[in-house]
Amino acid sequence: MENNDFVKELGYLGFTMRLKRISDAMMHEGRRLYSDLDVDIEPNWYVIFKLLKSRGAKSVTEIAESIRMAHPSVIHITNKMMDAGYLISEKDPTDSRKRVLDLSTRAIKKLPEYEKIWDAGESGVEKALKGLDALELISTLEDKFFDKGFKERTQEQLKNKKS
Amino acid sequence: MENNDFVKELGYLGFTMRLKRISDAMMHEGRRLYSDLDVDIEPNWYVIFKLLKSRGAKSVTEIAESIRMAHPSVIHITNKMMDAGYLISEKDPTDSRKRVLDLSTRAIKKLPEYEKIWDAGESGVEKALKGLDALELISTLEDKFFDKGFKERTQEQLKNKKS
DNA sequence: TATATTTGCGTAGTTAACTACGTAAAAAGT
DNA sequence: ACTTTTTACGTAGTTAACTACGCAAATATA
Repeated sequence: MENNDFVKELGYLGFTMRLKRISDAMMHEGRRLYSDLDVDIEPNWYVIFKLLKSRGAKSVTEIAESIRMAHPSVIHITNKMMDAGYLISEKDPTDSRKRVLDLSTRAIKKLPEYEKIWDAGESGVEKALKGLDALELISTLEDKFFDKGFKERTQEQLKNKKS
Repeated sequence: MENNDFVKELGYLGFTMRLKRISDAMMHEGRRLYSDLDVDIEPNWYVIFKLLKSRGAKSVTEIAESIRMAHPSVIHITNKMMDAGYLISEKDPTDSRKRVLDLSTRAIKKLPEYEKIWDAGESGVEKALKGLDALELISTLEDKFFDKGFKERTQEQLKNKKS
Protein backbone atom coordinates (compact mmCIF):
# COMPACT_ATOMS: atom_id res chain seq x y z
CA MET A 1 0.00 0.00 0.00
CA GLU A 2 1.47 3.33 -1.01
CA ASN A 3 1.69 6.18 1.40
CA ASN A 4 0.55 9.05 -0.78
CA ASP A 5 -2.47 9.77 1.30
CA PHE A 6 -2.94 13.50 1.39
CA VAL A 7 -6.02 13.31 3.59
CA LYS A 8 -3.96 11.60 6.24
CA GLU A 9 -1.55 14.54 6.22
CA LEU A 10 -4.38 16.89 7.09
CA GLY A 11 -4.61 15.70 10.69
CA TYR A 12 -7.91 16.31 12.41
CA LEU A 13 -9.11 18.24 9.36
CA GLY A 14 -9.18 14.99 7.44
CA PHE A 15 -10.78 12.97 10.19
CA THR A 16 -14.38 13.07 8.94
CA MET A 17 -13.35 12.24 5.41
CA ARG A 18 -11.21 9.31 6.50
CA LEU A 19 -14.07 8.01 8.60
CA LYS A 20 -16.35 8.16 5.58
CA ARG A 21 -13.80 6.51 3.30
CA ILE A 22 -13.37 3.52 5.59
CA SER A 23 -17.05 3.24 6.24
CA ASP A 24 -17.77 3.34 2.50
CA ALA A 25 -15.04 0.80 1.81
CA MET A 26 -16.35 -1.64 4.42
CA MET A 27 -19.92 -1.16 3.25
CA HIS A 28 -18.88 -1.86 -0.27
CA GLU A 29 -16.99 -4.97 0.74
CA GLY A 30 -20.14 -6.13 2.46
CA ARG A 31 -22.12 -5.86 -0.73
CA ARG A 32 -19.45 -7.75 -2.66
CA LEU A 33 -19.42 -10.44 -0.02
CA TYR A 34 -23.13 -11.12 -0.32
CA SER A 35 -22.90 -11.12 -4.07
CA ASP A 36 -19.95 -13.57 -3.96
CA LEU A 37 -21.79 -15.86 -1.57
CA ASP A 38 -24.84 -15.69 -3.83
CA VAL A 39 -27.21 -15.13 -0.95
CA ASP A 40 -30.59 -13.47 -1.24
CA ILE A 41 -30.00 -10.71 1.32
CA GLU A 42 -28.50 -7.24 1.40
CA PRO A 43 -26.02 -5.59 3.77
CA ASN A 44 -28.14 -3.78 6.32
CA TRP A 45 -30.85 -6.37 6.59
CA TYR A 46 -29.01 -8.18 9.35
CA VAL A 47 -29.84 -5.48 11.85
CA ILE A 48 -33.58 -5.82 11.18
CA PHE A 49 -33.40 -9.61 11.37
CA LYS A 50 -31.52 -9.43 14.66
CA LEU A 51 -33.75 -6.75 16.14
CA LEU A 52 -37.05 -8.46 15.37
CA LYS A 53 -35.68 -11.85 16.42
CA SER A 54 -34.58 -10.53 19.79
CA ARG A 55 -37.39 -8.05 20.49
CA GLY A 56 -40.35 -9.34 18.53
CA ALA A 57 -42.66 -7.37 16.23
CA LYS A 58 -42.10 -3.63 16.01
CA SER A 59 -43.58 -0.65 14.19
CA VAL A 60 -41.65 1.34 11.62
CA THR A 61 -40.92 4.20 13.99
CA GLU A 62 -39.91 1.87 16.80
CA ILE A 63 -37.42 0.17 14.50
CA ALA A 64 -36.05 3.52 13.38
CA GLU A 65 -35.48 4.60 16.97
CA SER A 66 -33.92 1.29 17.98
CA ILE A 67 -31.29 1.47 15.28
CA ARG A 68 -31.01 5.27 15.12
CA MET A 69 -32.01 5.67 11.51
CA ALA A 70 -34.50 8.01 9.90
CA HIS A 71 -37.85 6.33 9.41
CA PRO A 72 -37.87 6.68 5.60
CA SER A 73 -34.68 4.63 5.52
CA VAL A 74 -36.36 1.93 7.57
CA ILE A 75 -39.34 1.93 5.22
CA HIS A 76 -37.01 1.54 2.29
CA ILE A 77 -35.09 -1.36 3.80
CA THR A 78 -38.10 -3.20 5.17
CA ASN A 79 -40.04 -2.85 1.92
CA LYS A 80 -37.27 -4.69 0.14
CA MET A 81 -37.23 -7.34 2.85
CA MET A 82 -40.97 -7.73 2.46
CA ASP A 83 -40.61 -8.13 -1.30
CA ALA A 84 -38.06 -10.86 -0.61
CA GLY A 85 -40.55 -12.55 1.71
CA TYR A 86 -38.67 -12.09 4.96
CA LEU A 87 -41.09 -9.75 6.71
CA ILE A 88 -44.78 -9.60 7.34
CA SER A 89 -46.64 -6.40 7.95
CA GLU A 90 -49.89 -5.83 9.81
CA LYS A 91 -51.92 -2.86 10.94
CA ASP A 92 -51.81 -2.27 14.67
CA PRO A 93 -55.29 -3.14 16.00
CA THR A 94 -55.29 -0.31 18.55
CA ASP A 95 -53.71 2.39 16.37
CA SER A 96 -54.50 2.31 12.68
CA ARG A 97 -51.65 4.66 11.82
CA LYS A 98 -49.12 2.08 12.85
CA ARG A 99 -47.80 -0.72 10.75
CA VAL A 100 -46.23 -3.54 12.71
CA LEU A 101 -43.46 -5.61 11.15
CA ASP A 102 -42.29 -9.07 12.08
CA LEU A 103 -40.19 -11.91 10.70
CA SER A 104 -41.93 -14.33 8.35
CA THR A 105 -41.67 -18.09 8.77
CA ARG A 106 -39.39 -18.07 5.74
CA ALA A 107 -37.12 -15.64 7.60
CA ILE A 108 -37.02 -17.85 10.66
CA LYS A 109 -36.22 -20.87 8.52
CA LYS A 110 -33.38 -19.05 6.78
CA LEU A 111 -31.93 -17.35 9.85
CA PRO A 112 -29.45 -20.09 10.87
CA GLU A 113 -27.83 -19.99 7.45
CA TYR A 114 -27.51 -16.22 7.52
CA GLU A 115 -26.31 -16.13 11.10
CA LYS A 116 -23.32 -18.23 10.08
CA ILE A 117 -22.32 -15.48 7.67
CA TRP A 118 -22.89 -12.71 10.20
CA ASP A 119 -20.92 -14.61 12.83
CA ALA A 120 -18.04 -15.00 10.41
CA GLY A 121 -18.19 -11.30 9.59
CA GLU A 122 -18.20 -10.43 13.25
CA SER A 123 -15.24 -12.73 13.93
CA GLY A 124 -13.30 -11.16 11.10
CA VAL A 125 -13.85 -7.67 12.43
CA GLU A 126 -13.18 -8.77 15.98
CA LYS A 127 -9.90 -10.38 15.00
CA ALA A 128 -8.81 -7.26 13.18
CA LEU A 129 -9.74 -4.92 16.00
CA LYS A 130 -9.09 -6.96 19.13
CA GLY A 131 -7.14 -4.99 21.69
CA LEU A 132 -7.66 -1.67 19.98
CA ASP A 133 -10.45 -0.17 22.07
CA ALA A 134 -12.28 0.38 18.81
CA LEU A 135 -15.75 -0.11 20.26
CA GLU A 136 -14.98 2.25 23.13
CA LEU A 137 -13.78 4.89 20.71
CA ILE A 138 -16.89 4.53 18.58
CA SER A 139 -19.01 4.99 21.69
CA THR A 140 -17.12 8.15 22.51
CA LEU A 141 -17.59 9.45 18.98
CA GLU A 142 -21.30 8.77 19.26
CA ASP A 143 -21.46 10.59 22.58
CA LYS A 144 -19.51 13.54 21.24
CA PHE A 145 -21.10 13.93 17.82
CA PHE A 146 -24.65 12.64 18.10
CA ASP A 147 -25.69 15.11 20.78
CA LYS A 148 -23.70 18.24 19.96
CA GLY A 149 -22.67 17.89 16.36
CA PHE A 150 -19.76 18.87 14.26
CA LYS A 151 -21.56 22.04 13.17
CA GLU A 152 -22.12 23.40 16.65
CA ARG A 153 -18.54 22.63 17.65
CA THR A 154 -17.19 24.51 14.65
CA GLN A 155 -19.44 27.49 15.30
CA GLU A 156 -18.16 27.66 18.86
CA GLN A 157 -14.61 27.70 17.59
CA LEU A 158 -15.42 30.46 15.11
CA LYS A 159 -16.88 32.56 17.93
CA ASN A 160 -13.86 31.98 20.17
CA LYS A 161 -11.48 33.10 17.48
CA LYS A 162 -13.22 36.43 17.09
CA SER A 163 -12.88 37.40 20.75
CA MET B 1 -29.61 10.96 24.88
CA GLU B 2 -31.52 7.74 25.33
CA ASN B 3 -29.71 4.46 25.48
CA ASN B 4 -31.97 2.32 23.31
CA ASP B 5 -29.31 1.68 20.76
CA PHE B 6 -29.72 -1.86 19.53
CA VAL B 7 -26.78 -1.62 17.14
CA LYS B 8 -24.51 -0.91 20.07
CA GLU B 9 -25.65 -4.13 21.70
CA LEU B 10 -24.49 -6.12 18.70
CA GLY B 11 -20.80 -5.72 19.53
CA TYR B 12 -18.41 -6.11 16.65
CA LEU B 13 -21.31 -7.10 14.41
CA GLY B 14 -22.58 -3.54 14.62
CA PHE B 15 -19.21 -1.93 14.17
CA THR B 16 -19.46 -1.13 10.47
CA MET B 17 -22.95 0.25 10.82
CA ARG B 18 -21.97 2.47 13.73
CA LEU B 19 -19.03 3.76 11.76
CA LYS B 20 -21.32 4.65 8.89
CA ARG B 21 -23.88 6.31 11.15
CA ILE B 22 -21.30 8.60 12.72
CA SER B 23 -19.70 9.36 9.41
CA ASP B 24 -23.10 10.19 7.89
CA ALA B 25 -24.02 12.33 10.87
CA MET B 26 -20.80 14.34 10.73
CA MET B 27 -21.08 14.71 6.99
CA HIS B 28 -24.58 15.98 7.35
CA GLU B 29 -23.57 18.45 10.03
CA GLY B 30 -20.92 19.70 7.65
CA ARG B 31 -23.50 20.46 5.00
CA ARG B 32 -25.70 22.26 7.52
CA LEU B 33 -22.72 24.27 8.71
CA TYR B 34 -21.94 25.59 5.25
CA SER B 35 -25.58 26.39 4.64
CA ASP B 36 -25.80 28.22 8.00
CA LEU B 37 -22.67 30.22 7.26
CA ASP B 38 -24.06 31.05 3.83
CA VAL B 39 -20.79 30.28 2.07
CA ASP B 40 -20.48 29.32 -1.55
CA ILE B 41 -18.65 26.03 -1.02
CA GLU B 42 -19.56 22.42 -0.34
CA PRO B 43 -18.24 19.91 2.20
CA ASN B 44 -15.58 17.96 0.36
CA TRP B 45 -14.17 20.84 -1.60
CA TYR B 46 -11.72 21.67 1.14
CA VAL B 47 -9.58 18.68 0.32
CA ILE B 48 -9.19 19.78 -3.29
CA PHE B 49 -8.41 23.36 -2.26
CA LYS B 50 -5.80 22.16 0.22
CA LEU B 51 -4.26 19.64 -2.16
CA LEU B 52 -3.84 22.00 -5.08
CA LYS B 53 -2.63 24.78 -2.83
CA SER B 54 0.05 22.61 -1.31
CA ARG B 55 1.02 20.53 -4.35
CA GLY B 56 0.15 22.71 -7.34
CA ALA B 57 -1.77 21.69 -10.46
CA LYS B 58 -2.76 18.05 -10.79
CA SER B 59 -4.59 15.85 -13.24
CA VAL B 60 -7.89 14.17 -12.42
CA THR B 61 -6.31 10.78 -11.81
CA GLU B 62 -3.50 12.23 -9.72
CA ILE B 63 -6.05 13.94 -7.50
CA ALA B 64 -8.05 10.74 -7.19
CA GLU B 65 -4.96 8.82 -6.08
CA SER B 66 -3.85 11.52 -3.65
CA ILE B 67 -7.13 11.49 -1.80
CA ARG B 68 -8.01 7.81 -2.40
CA MET B 69 -11.24 8.40 -4.21
CA ALA B 70 -12.52 6.90 -7.45
CA HIS B 71 -11.84 9.21 -10.38
CA PRO B 72 -15.50 9.71 -11.32
CA SER B 73 -16.05 11.14 -7.86
CA VAL B 74 -13.22 13.59 -8.41
CA ILE B 75 -14.66 14.61 -11.77
CA HIS B 76 -17.99 15.22 -10.12
CA ILE B 77 -16.57 17.36 -7.33
CA THR B 78 -14.17 19.35 -9.50
CA ASN B 79 -16.81 20.04 -12.14
CA LYS B 80 -18.90 21.73 -9.51
CA MET B 81 -15.90 23.67 -8.28
CA MET B 82 -15.23 24.78 -11.85
CA ASP B 83 -18.83 25.90 -12.25
CA ALA B 84 -18.37 27.95 -9.08
CA GLY B 85 -15.24 29.50 -10.56
CA TYR B 86 -12.71 28.03 -8.15
CA LEU B 87 -10.81 25.80 -10.58
CA ILE B 88 -9.29 26.15 -14.01
CA SER B 89 -8.76 23.23 -16.31
CA GLU B 90 -6.24 22.83 -19.12
CA LYS B 91 -5.15 20.06 -21.41
CA ASP B 92 -1.73 18.67 -20.59
CA PRO B 93 0.61 19.81 -23.42
CA THR B 94 2.55 16.54 -23.46
CA ASP B 95 -0.39 14.15 -23.04
CA SER B 96 -3.66 15.13 -24.60
CA ARG B 97 -5.63 12.59 -22.58
CA LYS B 98 -4.89 14.41 -19.38
CA ARG B 99 -6.76 17.35 -18.01
CA VAL B 100 -4.82 19.38 -15.48
CA LEU B 101 -6.67 21.25 -12.74
CA ASP B 102 -5.51 24.18 -10.67
CA LEU B 103 -6.88 26.85 -8.37
CA SER B 104 -8.24 29.98 -10.02
CA THR B 105 -7.28 33.48 -8.87
CA ARG B 106 -10.74 33.72 -7.37
CA ALA B 107 -9.99 30.60 -5.34
CA ILE B 108 -6.73 32.05 -4.08
CA LYS B 109 -8.45 35.28 -3.14
CA LYS B 110 -11.16 33.41 -1.23
CA LEU B 111 -8.90 30.88 0.46
CA PRO B 112 -8.12 32.87 3.64
CA GLU B 113 -11.81 33.25 4.40
CA TYR B 114 -12.47 29.56 3.91
CA GLU B 115 -9.40 28.49 5.82
CA LYS B 116 -10.79 30.22 8.88
CA ILE B 117 -13.81 27.94 8.71
CA TRP B 118 -11.74 24.84 8.13
CA ASP B 119 -9.42 25.75 11.01
CA ALA B 120 -12.41 26.17 13.28
CA GLY B 121 -13.78 22.82 12.15
CA GLU B 122 -10.44 21.18 12.77
CA SER B 123 -10.17 22.75 16.25
CA GLY B 124 -13.65 21.54 17.10
CA VAL B 125 -12.82 17.98 16.14
CA GLU B 126 -9.44 18.15 17.81
CA LYS B 127 -10.94 19.38 21.05
CA ALA B 128 -13.50 16.60 21.00
CA LEU B 129 -10.98 13.88 20.23
CA LYS B 130 -7.82 15.03 21.99
CA GLY B 131 -6.23 12.25 23.98
CA LEU B 132 -8.37 9.55 22.43
CA ASP B 133 -5.97 8.03 19.88
CA ALA B 134 -8.67 8.56 17.31
CA LEU B 135 -6.28 9.27 14.46
CA GLU B 136 -4.22 6.23 15.34
CA LEU B 137 -7.30 4.04 15.30
CA ILE B 138 -8.35 5.42 11.92
CA SER B 139 -4.88 4.64 10.57
CA THR B 140 -5.16 1.11 11.86
CA LEU B 141 -8.57 0.70 10.29
CA GLU B 142 -7.17 1.93 7.00
CA ASP B 143 -4.27 -0.50 7.22
CA LYS B 144 -6.54 -3.39 8.12
CA PHE B 145 -9.45 -2.76 5.78
CA PHE B 146 -8.06 -0.98 2.74
CA ASP B 147 -5.66 -3.77 1.80
CA LYS B 148 -7.48 -6.92 2.85
CA GLY B 149 -11.09 -5.99 3.11
CA PHE B 150 -14.01 -6.96 5.21
CA LYS B 151 -15.09 -9.46 2.60
CA GLU B 152 -11.88 -11.43 2.53
CA ARG B 153 -11.73 -11.50 6.32
CA THR B 154 -15.24 -12.89 6.51
CA GLN B 155 -14.53 -15.51 3.89
CA GLU B 156 -11.49 -16.65 5.86
CA GLN B 157 -13.64 -17.02 8.94
CA LEU B 158 -16.25 -19.00 7.03
CA LYS B 159 -13.53 -21.39 5.84
CA ASN B 160 -12.10 -21.80 9.32
CA LYS B 161 -15.46 -22.70 10.76
CA LYS B 162 -15.93 -25.53 8.30
CA SER B 163 -12.67 -27.29 9.25
C1' DT C 1 -67.47 18.86 21.71
C1' DA C 2 -64.82 21.28 18.61
C1' DT C 3 -60.30 22.67 17.48
C1' DA C 4 -55.39 22.39 17.69
C1' DT C 5 -51.30 19.72 18.19
C1' DT C 6 -48.67 15.65 17.91
C1' DT C 7 -47.54 11.28 16.04
C1' DG C 8 -46.90 7.61 12.38
C1' DC C 9 -46.24 6.66 7.90
C1' DG C 10 -45.35 7.36 3.06
C1' DT C 11 -43.54 9.76 -1.13
C1' DA C 12 -40.48 12.78 -3.52
C1' DG C 13 -36.33 14.80 -4.18
C1' DT C 14 -31.26 15.54 -2.72
C1' DT C 15 -26.51 14.11 -1.83
C1' DA C 16 -22.34 11.61 -2.36
C1' DA C 17 -20.05 7.85 -3.00
C1' DC C 18 -19.37 3.70 -6.03
C1' DT C 19 -18.87 0.27 -10.41
C1' DA C 20 -19.18 -0.64 -15.24
C1' DC C 21 -18.36 0.56 -19.58
C1' DG C 22 -16.84 3.24 -23.69
C1' DT C 23 -13.52 6.11 -26.25
C1' DA C 24 -9.29 7.96 -27.41
C1' DA C 25 -4.46 8.61 -26.72
C1' DA C 26 -0.03 6.84 -25.27
C1' DA C 27 3.13 3.12 -24.45
C1' DA C 28 4.77 -1.47 -25.06
C1' DG C 29 5.56 -5.55 -27.64
C1' DT C 30 6.57 -8.17 -31.94
C1' DA D 1 5.60 -0.21 -38.51
C1' DC D 2 1.70 -2.50 -36.88
C1' DT D 3 -0.88 -4.45 -33.22
C1' DT D 4 -1.94 -5.00 -28.47
C1' DT D 5 -2.21 -3.32 -23.93
C1' DT D 6 -2.48 0.21 -20.67
C1' DT D 7 -3.82 4.67 -19.12
C1' DA D 8 -6.92 8.87 -18.66
C1' DC D 9 -11.11 10.58 -18.75
C1' DG D 10 -16.09 10.86 -19.14
C1' DT D 11 -20.94 9.18 -18.85
C1' DA D 12 -24.56 6.30 -17.13
C1' DG D 13 -26.61 3.83 -13.77
C1' DT D 14 -26.67 1.93 -8.77
C1' DT D 15 -26.79 2.30 -3.76
C1' DA D 16 -27.96 4.10 0.67
C1' DA D 17 -28.50 7.46 3.54
C1' DC D 18 -30.86 11.97 4.43
C1' DT D 19 -34.56 16.13 4.68
C1' DA D 20 -38.91 18.12 3.51
C1' DC D 21 -43.47 17.76 3.06
C1' DG D 22 -48.22 15.95 3.19
C1' DC D 23 -51.97 13.18 4.95
C1' DA D 24 -54.54 10.82 8.28
C1' DA D 25 -55.25 9.17 12.85
C1' DA D 26 -54.75 9.83 17.73
C1' DT D 27 -54.26 12.83 21.57
C1' DA D 28 -54.48 17.12 24.06
C1' DT D 29 -56.62 21.51 24.92
C1' DA D 30 -60.15 25.14 25.13
